[in-house]
Amino acid sequence: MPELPEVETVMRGLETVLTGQRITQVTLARSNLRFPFPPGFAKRIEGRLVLRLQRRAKYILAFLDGGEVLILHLGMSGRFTIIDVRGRMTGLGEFYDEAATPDSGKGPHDHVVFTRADGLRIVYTDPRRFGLMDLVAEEGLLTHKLLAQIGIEPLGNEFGAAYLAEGFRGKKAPLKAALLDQTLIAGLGNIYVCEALHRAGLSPKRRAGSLVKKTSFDPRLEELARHIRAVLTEAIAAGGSTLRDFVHPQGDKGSFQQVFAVYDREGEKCRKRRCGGTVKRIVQSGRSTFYCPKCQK
DNA sequence: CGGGACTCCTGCCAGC
DNA sequence: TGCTGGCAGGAGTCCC
Repeated sequence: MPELPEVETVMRGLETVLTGQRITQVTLARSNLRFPFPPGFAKRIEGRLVLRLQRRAKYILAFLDGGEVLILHLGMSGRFTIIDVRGRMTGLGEFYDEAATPDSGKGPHDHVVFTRADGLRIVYTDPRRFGLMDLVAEEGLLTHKLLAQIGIEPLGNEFGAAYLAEGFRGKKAPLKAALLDQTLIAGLGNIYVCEALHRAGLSPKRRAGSLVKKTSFDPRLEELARHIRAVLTEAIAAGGSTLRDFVHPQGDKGSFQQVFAVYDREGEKCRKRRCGGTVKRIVQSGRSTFYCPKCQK
């Protein structure tokens, strides 16, 4: 579910309640999420100070003072809820819904509760349990099974048309699949790939390698790289309003509603000026792709 | 090896 | 209203 911008937003929210704080208690409601919790998970975190948080791809990393790093992944349906000492709740994540089952820490899908020294609780809720948590020594972080193969960050300095060209060279996979490949680019998911391809005017069905020549590449890769950055940056900025809601819970709840140009808009008119096409939904490697056949070639 | 199908799990919604 | 089938934003694993 959450892609890079949502994970970034959740990470920033967690930063405000975890950085510089000591976790005194970790409670597990079950022995696994997607994978089993590592041996001694709760005890190894209890008593530790959280030094800093960082996002890598769709993972959230919490560096602890004992030299270990807590690895969090939200999967498709993971979210956090902050419950302060007075019992006031604040949701972290796009899918937080106050009207839904309160994440008291005792709900059927409340799997992990982190309790701070002052009693504030951070509850992890995940109905589908595609999320995961792991705890590893900081030295082993880069070689960790889940992180070792991850590609570069699309908002980092190395990312650009030249990088895409090298990654796409010789690739027969469709653009859509190539962009979703986490070993090439870290953190892109189904929605933002659809949106970036639409903005760039590139068909999701086109073979990735078709944009790369022997000694040069199609200039539209520049456009693609630019739009990938733009769509992610805008989404993070929109998430930032969620973050303000986090600080001031009375803030406008609808302010973080994303507006997508093609995603989930099958049958609607293409939003590009003077296009006049109709958004189509197709299935690529088992996932929905939304695009405009008229302006995406 | 690259690429695609399958898989985990639950909630939700459209259609009957 | 209640049931059923299909679908969901991730990603590891298996197989060709």
